[in-house]
Amino acid sequence: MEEREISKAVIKRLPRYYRYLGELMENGVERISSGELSSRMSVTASQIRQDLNNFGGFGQQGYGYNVKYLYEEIGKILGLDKKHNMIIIGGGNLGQALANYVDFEKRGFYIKGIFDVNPVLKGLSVRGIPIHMLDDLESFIRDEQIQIAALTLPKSKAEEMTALLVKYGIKAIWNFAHIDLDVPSDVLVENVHLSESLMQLSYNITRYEKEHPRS
Amino acid sequence: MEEREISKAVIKRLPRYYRYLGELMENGVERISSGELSSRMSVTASQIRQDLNNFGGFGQQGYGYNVKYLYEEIGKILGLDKKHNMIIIGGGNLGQALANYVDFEKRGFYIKGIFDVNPVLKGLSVRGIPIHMLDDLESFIRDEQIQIAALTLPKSKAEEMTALLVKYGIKAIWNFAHIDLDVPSDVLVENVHLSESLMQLSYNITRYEKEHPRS
DNA sequence: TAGATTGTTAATCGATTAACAATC
DNA sequence: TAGATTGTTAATCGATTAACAATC
Repeated sequence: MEEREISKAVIKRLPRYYRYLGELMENGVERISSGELSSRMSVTASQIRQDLNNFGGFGQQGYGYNVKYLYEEIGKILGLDKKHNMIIIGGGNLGQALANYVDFEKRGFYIKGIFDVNPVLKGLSVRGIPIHMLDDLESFIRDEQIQIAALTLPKSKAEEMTALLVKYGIKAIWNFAHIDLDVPSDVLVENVHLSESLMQLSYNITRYEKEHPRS
Repeated sequence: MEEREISKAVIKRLPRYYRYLGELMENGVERISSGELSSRMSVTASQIRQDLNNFGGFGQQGYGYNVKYLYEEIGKILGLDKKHNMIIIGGGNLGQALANYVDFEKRGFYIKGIFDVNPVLKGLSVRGIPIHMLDDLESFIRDEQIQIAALTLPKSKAEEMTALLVKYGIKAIWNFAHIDLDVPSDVLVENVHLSESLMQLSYNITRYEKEHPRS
């Protein structure tokens, strides 16, 4: 069976389709055409159909797409029908912000624990999620079958923590540290580089001001 | 003067170049060739030269690029040589995490205030940054010349806050709410959709497991 | 000068859009 | 059946890579 590689650009758009379909569902919309979705999302209808047909024919000629069905199918493609056990490495504000975000669980991401080096945090918990010290890390990853580690640490500590996580068998790292992690090819990394995002905004502000000088 | 439009893909790479050049500088490296940078960053040398030449010829044949000079020039392109006054809308964990991140100031982003509706937070401050109630928002944006608002609110409140911010003359929104904001064309938006980032990671895990079934 | 490496043009590759036959 | 809209192929557009003359 010939497996065609799906491009990153397509994968990046899937969660947005998923979000819009979820909203349509909440509003009781049962079916939608690529044309209608196109105008709501400001992408071309052609792109929507092209994207979806990477994974299968989810629509029906003359009818369009069943919203609930398409929502669920995209959910499966994204792996949201499976349980993913997560830990958060770093109990600071960002780590706590992630721990407090309840919607992750609705998507199948279960935050099982938070880890920190600061002994002051020992025994505390965030929204019922206990904060552990690093000594427990290895057994916790094994026993709780943790797949994903969210790395919310200063970059100075991120590298050694990554080495540890890899050693303990973590499958995927959601990296918030401002550094490119060095991991073996069987460990997946998704970066959230906040300062780079802010710099992009800054670039756009700068360019806009150049093009529209104030009188 | 013919202004060529710079593609989004290029802009997205600039902060990463900036980060690597900053690290090279810290390590005392004075010059670097596109080839050497290429192998460190895992991008092609051709792409580096092509990207940079969108903005000007920063290098020198037979020599390469002066690290400090290139770092500063990319900083200027990104607008990091200018002061940007920011506020954070939403005093929860995520808002506080941003407020605590001191490196933003090094890049010219000054967080002047945090705004929330919760009266419990009134009068408190985070790292010396005061938390205000919404009544002060209009005058604060005007008097402190706020350009950027970081929106760290639940999506239910994000829309009305956006309308308010636009009305009060904000120039740019750094949006952390899981929603596409509707703003006039002179207001810039940069999105950080955390749950979409996590879904991309989930997709990659799912695909990896399919391609590498455990025996 | 010879060697190195850029800046830039040309070639290739991939992604997006357009078009339309298939079909519900 | 006629109308609507998909799935899919072909055309276009843009971004990346390769190649090399210019030049330090």
